[in-house]
Amino acid sequence: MSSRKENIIITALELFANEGYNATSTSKIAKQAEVSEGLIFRHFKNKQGLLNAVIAAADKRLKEVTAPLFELKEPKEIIRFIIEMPFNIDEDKHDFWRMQFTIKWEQNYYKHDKMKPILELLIVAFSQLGYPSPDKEAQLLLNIIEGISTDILRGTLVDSEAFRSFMLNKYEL
Amino acid sequence: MSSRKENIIITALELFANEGYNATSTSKIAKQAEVSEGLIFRHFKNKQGLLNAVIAAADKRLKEVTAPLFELKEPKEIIRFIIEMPFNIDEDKHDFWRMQFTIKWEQNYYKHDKMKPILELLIVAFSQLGYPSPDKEAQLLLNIIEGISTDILRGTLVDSEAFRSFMLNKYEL
DNA sequence: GCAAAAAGTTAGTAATTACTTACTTTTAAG
DNA sequence: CTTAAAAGTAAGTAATTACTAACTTTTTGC
Repeated sequence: MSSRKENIIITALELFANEGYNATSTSKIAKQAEVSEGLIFRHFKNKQGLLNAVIAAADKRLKEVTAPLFELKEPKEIIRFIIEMPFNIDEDKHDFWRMQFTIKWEQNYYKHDKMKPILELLIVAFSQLGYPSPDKEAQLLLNIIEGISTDILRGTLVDSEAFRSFMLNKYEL
Repeated sequence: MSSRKENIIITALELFANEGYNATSTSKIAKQAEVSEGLIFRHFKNKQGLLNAVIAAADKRLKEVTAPLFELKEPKEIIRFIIEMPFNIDEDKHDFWRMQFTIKWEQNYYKHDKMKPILELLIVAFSQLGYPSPDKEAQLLLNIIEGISTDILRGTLVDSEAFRSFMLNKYEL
């Protein structure tokens, strides 16, 4: 992939994440990426095509981040990994994560499928630990993780470290 | 408030909720509300003014919905009320709720303050029940409620009734 | 019943939008 | 080296945007 094409995607990710898809014009993306506006349409056909490319790039990154999770064998390790995920988000990757939520509501973009393998891993983990409703437990934990991620991305989680240990304690980790 | 002014707010709420603020043009609102576009600007000065009015109307409604909560004395009743809230959302009020989330990400509109009285009520409730970290418990439960609301509004919560009793069971209700 | 204020419409405006077309430059393979 | 494809630009386009100004109608207080 050419450096300009990649640059358009990176710039679009940043703008989509912080200002939303509809509020971000193609001319603004072009200016900030320092390319001609026409190049966006040469590479991605239209604005929606650019969004698709941005989402695809983000999905790839999501897979990379969660890859180590699927190497874990111990159920407690799996649960710990998932609980700690939102607390381990790098500051410089906030754009990427924030876009997941911005796009989710602006477009009708369901991350359901993407989370399914993680959900299933959690169900097995809770099952092995003898929880009475492992599927509900898994769903609940993913809900919690999403909520915590939201708070962290918006800076509304006051004492991050205390909440992290509270959560680990909840699941006896 | 004149019927036309109210109609603009109701229509804007519906469109903002389902398509987002930026994707909804004032001409579209005017057409659907069957008023002239100029009337929107007469009443609300500009598009942002209309959004403010829509949010204010939504906040009023939120207060009405949560009012009974502040009459409750028993801590278990308070927790039960809050857990059951997302499951009791009327189908015809989905627009109103969906907008809370759409706007939250599109604008920088924090519902933090609005939830504060509920959070404090929960802290007292968990405290009375002898939970070791009542403030964290309260924060966690609000996170969970937000997640469940999201799932219900998007129709991704499969077995709603089963999850409701699972949640009540979690909190020994 | 009358005058002023409020509520309403119509027909504009300049700016911005996503996108196209016609063109030039760069890259890469034989 | 040649040449064709890919990558890039510049200058447009029609449509849409939020908003306004000038005007008419309706409501309301005295």
